[in-house]
Amino acid sequence: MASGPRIRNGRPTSKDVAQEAGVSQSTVSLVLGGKSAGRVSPATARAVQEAAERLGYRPNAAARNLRLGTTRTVLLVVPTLTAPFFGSVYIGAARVAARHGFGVVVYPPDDAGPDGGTAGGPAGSPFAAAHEAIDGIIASSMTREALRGFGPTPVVMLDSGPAAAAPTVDFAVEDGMRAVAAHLAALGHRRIGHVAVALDEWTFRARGEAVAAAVRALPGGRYDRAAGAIDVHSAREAAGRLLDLPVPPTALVCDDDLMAAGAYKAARARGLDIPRDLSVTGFDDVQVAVALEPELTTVRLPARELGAQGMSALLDLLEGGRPGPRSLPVELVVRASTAPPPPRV
Amino acid sequence: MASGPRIRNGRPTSKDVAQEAGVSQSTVSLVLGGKSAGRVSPATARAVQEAAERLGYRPNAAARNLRLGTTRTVLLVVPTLTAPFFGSVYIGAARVAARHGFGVVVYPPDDAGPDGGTAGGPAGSPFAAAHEAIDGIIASSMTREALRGFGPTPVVMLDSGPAAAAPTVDFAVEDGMRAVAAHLAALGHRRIGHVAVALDEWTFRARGEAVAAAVRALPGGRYDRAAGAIDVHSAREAAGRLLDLPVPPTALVCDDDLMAAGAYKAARARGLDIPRDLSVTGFDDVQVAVALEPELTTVRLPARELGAQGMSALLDLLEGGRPGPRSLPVELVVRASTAPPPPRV
DNA sequence: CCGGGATGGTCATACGTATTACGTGTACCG
DNA sequence: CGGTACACGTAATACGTATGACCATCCCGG
Repeated sequence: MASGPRIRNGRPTSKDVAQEAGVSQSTVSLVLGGKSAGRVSPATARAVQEAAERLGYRPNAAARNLRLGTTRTVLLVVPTLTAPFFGSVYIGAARVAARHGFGVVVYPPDDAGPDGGTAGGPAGSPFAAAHEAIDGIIASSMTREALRGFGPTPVVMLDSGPAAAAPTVDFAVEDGMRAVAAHLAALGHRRIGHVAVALDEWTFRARGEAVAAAVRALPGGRYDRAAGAIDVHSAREAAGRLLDLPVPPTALVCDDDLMAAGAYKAARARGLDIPRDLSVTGFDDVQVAVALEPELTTVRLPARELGAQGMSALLDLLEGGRPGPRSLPVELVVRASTAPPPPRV
Repeated sequence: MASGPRIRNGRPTSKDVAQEAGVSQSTVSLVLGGKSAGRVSPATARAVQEAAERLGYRPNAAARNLRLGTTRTVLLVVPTLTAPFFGSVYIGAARVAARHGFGVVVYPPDDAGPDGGTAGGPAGSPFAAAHEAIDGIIASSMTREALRGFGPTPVVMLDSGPAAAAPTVDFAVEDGMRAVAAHLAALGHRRIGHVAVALDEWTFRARGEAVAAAVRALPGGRYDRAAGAIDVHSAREAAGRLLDLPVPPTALVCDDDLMAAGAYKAARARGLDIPRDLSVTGFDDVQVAVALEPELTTVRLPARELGAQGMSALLDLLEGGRPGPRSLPVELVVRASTAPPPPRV
């Protein structure tokens, strides 16, 4: 029955630290909260610090959150975690968050549902039950209506278009597609096919409209389109439909790097060499772009920056600001998958 | 000054619901907690439900966690989120968790650090400060020592080998490598190179030892090894070193699909056709395996199942059980990147 | 007519923290 | 020497929930 620091549930509390240091709990809280300027003598402060260190004290997050009414945690909603792109978005957001003492939890609605589907959105999911403690939300593209049920929580939307009813951070995807079209046009291409993503999201609509307009504006320009899922096999089918047209395109613009991989396959299956017989472009510049052979000409989206700017806008919002819409520049990365079209026979 | 439901911070509390329903706060808690069997009349229960619905009541997570001393949340630690593999692990874990009313937050130490590095591990990071509220941890490979500072929190380790000081769930990676070696041997290969991951982790050590032993056991078998990072360019260099040996291997076994992509590049740069002149195998079976041309023969790791089993073991642990080590079978997936070696000249 | 289960509900409290308001003693100044 | 400002701490409280201990009826058998 020796005294020793009494530890209840495995973790010491601020009261235990107080007892160990011979002060009151309030003093512990003041010192460890950094509010001890002029209120606590340096000697006492150090004693508290040492006691806390000795006991391995870590403040109880639940109690702190309850007291403060804030969690310093934001939720990042992404359509999936199996796409490396969204991992990068997370990194960008998490770094900015960490710099401000915030944490980021990530929630992929399509992935986490117990039945494998969208599972009714976050509101009804056990996830929400466990993580109601959230100060704000960063919602990535393709999840606009999945946010119902979160109530008045502050939200920033990523890559969802300037018309969204919340502060937004977008990529300048139209610029990217215009750059692709200009690049292909400069090489001499006129018949350009578009392997599009069959989702009704701003970012894909914008890509499609930009490339269609740019191609049609070319003298003799011809735009054809086939849509599919963000998936190698689906893209292969879509690209195949374009290549089997009576007058097939000499270049395929893809909405995603993974779809470009499908286009490669469709081309190879028809005996076409890239880039000699067919030029192909991607979008995103994820790792697969350089894994392909030949390496893919694509549009680099600054995914980390998207997350970082999203977090930064959300911090603005949480502090009562009204962050305006932001647009991030994108960059055409020319590699080996584009070349002049074959001479007409 | 009309009454109406008084709402303080934007969100109603159980007290507000109580007032709205004309009962006490305890009753609200009983009803909404499902503990009203025999204690509350059906009529009252329904009145409470309706009041809660009307006010859009959602229980305050911080208060609940504080009261219960549990968060029904576990932490999944992964080395990175930019690898699709770990996204799948997350999915597996999250589904099992959801089925038991748990949430999963994910923490990639290498990614989240404010300075881009490992940033001193979770203990010192703001992440930890925000998310001390965790009942347990699932730690993926390559993060063993990063867990210091979490104290006595229950931990399950993934793919970290049977010697780990915690319950584990591993892949039978040795089986996978033995299957690869047997497949190549059956095709006639004897000189087999290994493009290895230069990390001192159980999973990679085990892969290396298994393939080395299997190759050396072949009559006339010869094992060569070059190590690099999990990265296309680094793997390309490593594979190049093997292909430039005086007696180069006729097959390259890679520790990772992405490294196989690098091996493809090294081969093409030397005018070697896959699989005619050189066979290549991968590991993991992520999306890039089928994006490559030819499609990659590889070992499929059930990543979702890893997460699911990890979560399930952790749930056991949290309920006081002592889950034994589990090993998950892996599967050789033969595609188009392997063939008999070229005839000796 | 009363003891005593059910039945249906409330009171009070504790979880661990942050903070406001309130003492103390000491030193300094007029 | 009296007052007071200051330096240093502490007591008390509230955040919102869950739950064990209590309490009021009502009904029924003896």
